[in-house]
Amino acid sequence: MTTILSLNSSFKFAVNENKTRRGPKRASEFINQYDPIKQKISNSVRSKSSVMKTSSSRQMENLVSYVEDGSVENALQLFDEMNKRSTFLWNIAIRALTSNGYFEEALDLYHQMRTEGVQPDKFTFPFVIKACGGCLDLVTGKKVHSNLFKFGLISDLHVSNSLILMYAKVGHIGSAEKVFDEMPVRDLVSWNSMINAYLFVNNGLTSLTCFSRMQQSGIKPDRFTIVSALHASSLIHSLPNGKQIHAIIIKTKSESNEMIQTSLIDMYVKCNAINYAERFFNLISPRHVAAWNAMIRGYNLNNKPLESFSCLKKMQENRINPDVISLINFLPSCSQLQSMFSGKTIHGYAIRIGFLPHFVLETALIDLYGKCGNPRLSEIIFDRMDQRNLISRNTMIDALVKNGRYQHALKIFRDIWDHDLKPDPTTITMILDIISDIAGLQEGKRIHGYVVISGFYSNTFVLNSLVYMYAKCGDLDSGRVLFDRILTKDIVSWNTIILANGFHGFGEISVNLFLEMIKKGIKPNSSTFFSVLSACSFSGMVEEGWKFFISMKSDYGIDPGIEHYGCILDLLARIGDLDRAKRVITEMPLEPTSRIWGSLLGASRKHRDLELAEFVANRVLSCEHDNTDHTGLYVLLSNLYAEMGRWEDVRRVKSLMESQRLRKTDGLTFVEVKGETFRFMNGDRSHKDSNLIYKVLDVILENRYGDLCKFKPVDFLQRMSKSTDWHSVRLAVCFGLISTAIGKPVLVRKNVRICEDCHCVMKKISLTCQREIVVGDSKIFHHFRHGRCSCHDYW
DNA sequence: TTAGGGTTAG
Repeated sequence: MTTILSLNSSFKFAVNENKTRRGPKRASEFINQYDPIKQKISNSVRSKSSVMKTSSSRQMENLVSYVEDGSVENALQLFDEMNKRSTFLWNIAIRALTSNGYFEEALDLYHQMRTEGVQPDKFTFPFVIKACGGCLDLVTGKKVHSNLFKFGLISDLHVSNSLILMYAKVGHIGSAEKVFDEMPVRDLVSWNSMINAYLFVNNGLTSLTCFSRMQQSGIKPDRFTIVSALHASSLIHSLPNGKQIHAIIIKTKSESNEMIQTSLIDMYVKCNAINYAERFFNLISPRHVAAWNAMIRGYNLNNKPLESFSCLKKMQENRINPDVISLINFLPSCSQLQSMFSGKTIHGYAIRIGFLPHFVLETALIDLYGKCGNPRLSEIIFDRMDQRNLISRNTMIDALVKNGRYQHALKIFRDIWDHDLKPDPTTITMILDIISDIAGLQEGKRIHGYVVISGFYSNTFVLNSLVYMYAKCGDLDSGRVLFDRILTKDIVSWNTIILANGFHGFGEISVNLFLEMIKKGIKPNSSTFFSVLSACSFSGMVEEGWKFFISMKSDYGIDPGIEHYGCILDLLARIGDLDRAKRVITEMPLEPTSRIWGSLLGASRKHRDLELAEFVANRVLSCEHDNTDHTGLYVLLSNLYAEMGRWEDVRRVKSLMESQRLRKTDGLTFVEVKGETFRFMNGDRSHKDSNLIYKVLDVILENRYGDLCKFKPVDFLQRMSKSTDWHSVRLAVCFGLISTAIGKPVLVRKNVRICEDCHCVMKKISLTCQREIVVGDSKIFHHFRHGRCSCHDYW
């Protein structure tokens, strides 16, 4: 049997295949070909030869039969041709549309029914209400709800059950609860609907509480209840709850139900209990495709992408053909392993089998290519999709953001409104990430305004991103105010505010926040320790840093990762304890990374320890073929050699970089003026005020190596000075100085670390202009005031 | 009138 992974990629056909749009027709295309409303209005002139011409009772039988077979097109065509259409017939036609997902069309038909003066009955409304929920049309939903009084159906059991889910789908859980509470009689479906309603608003806990209430009322759960209760357990990641429901499944002998089997596996994998999922999966016989799919997804959710690969292979060995969901579930494993080849193989397979176009699969492919560093392929797929929802747009934005294509990502964000969509919390957090990187404080404030009016103000995920955005845009105070207002602070809220104070140089505040968090009984995680350790490092708090480093293992059982060792090294390097730093590196249980060597190299450069620099250089250069991106490290090494006047070594490092096709990252600086973000490159002359900017820079650069700058060898200054004169940060700051009110701080953001030369110049500017200059580089924020920097010249 | 395995963000 041929397996997917052995189908050596037919990807090369992908682009052309997409163009020609082969594969099954999308439902929307199909329904557009046959629009019952439009055709009825124009008194259809279509040929009727294909439809059976029979007596009215025969017509009715045929209509029911078409609906039962799912032949919506035939059913509606026949309905159009009927002369006398009773409420019963209208109900059947509306049901045909609603049950097949044509919600808007179902509502159109309902309006047509009313226009023609046909009275709806208790069978009409459940379908109409379901259609309102399906297309999230709260306005029509409310109108229909109020009409129920007129028809005396306000207490009808089935109608009320439909209302519960309709309100939940549009996010109005309060209205759903009100309908449920006011029902004179409730049946099992009422309870199931309410339990399910809470799931639509991601409230697993209340859903489970409702499940308990139902059991206390003496009502026995059925398969619908169990599936919802399992979903609720997975939402709150509660393995104990999930296991209790498993016990009910055993007790009620429901284990053979395929949907229950799949939901049970899904619950276990989402509660990070892949072993339980495997154990149950192995008991299933025969194993159906949904169960295999749940396992494939389960492995990548549990960080076992290789097992996901073998699961797909085993599935095919067991002669189960993967369906489109198998591929969708498998693709994240390809991204996790950065295996573009496997992803392309799946893409090719999907084309061969005819799974494409399929907007969810296309979205998963956009995600794959974005995560594997090929946003161009993501764009090709996105541009050619004929159906795009908010998730596909969010995924495209993410693919662009991950690959530094900020402007393009912002364009897709701004286009969202043109397609009758609204950004959701996911969109907002991603856009705030961009704004954080380009210092777009005013744009960030506009997004903050949108968050307030769009009802996401209680979403902790969004609020955490806003706190981070304010801090990264230099407005730490606003970030702190917002943090204090978060009602349900989670661990990320605390980590963010601790980190933010750290990179602004307020280590003591970070430490106090950490202690406050512990006092409130919140358990720190690995990221919390990274935040507090880096804060200690940036503020030179050696004793505290060591204390936290030891405490993370001894008090909280968290093994230090390489990033924590990096902080400790920075800390030791800062105080010049280079022997101890070297000892930490040689004794740590982890393989040193580029970042670790960089930390030590930076320290040796700072403390003029040439012996240590040589040691690091030899170690780095000896592992030049290990596929790690050492770009930053090579640049550091090259600068070090340059400062020492060892030009031969500078050339050696540069040729090494060339041989590995490594290129120094282009320095970019962003500055926001009057709500608009301006970008400067080194030596940039593209700005309309360039002449003025350079003149101001010339004035500032006079006497540039005065008292504030450290001594440097003359040879180095001669070779290097010209190259730093027009560094982007200086251009951006000069533009900021001439474009903002005298006395106001000037804030800029850089994509790489600030160089020592520019650091000197910034101090000088802050002194001569008597203005605060804030430079956020790729690591920390430098607040320059009165000729001094908050980093105390160590960064 | 109610249900499973489907794509996105720290």
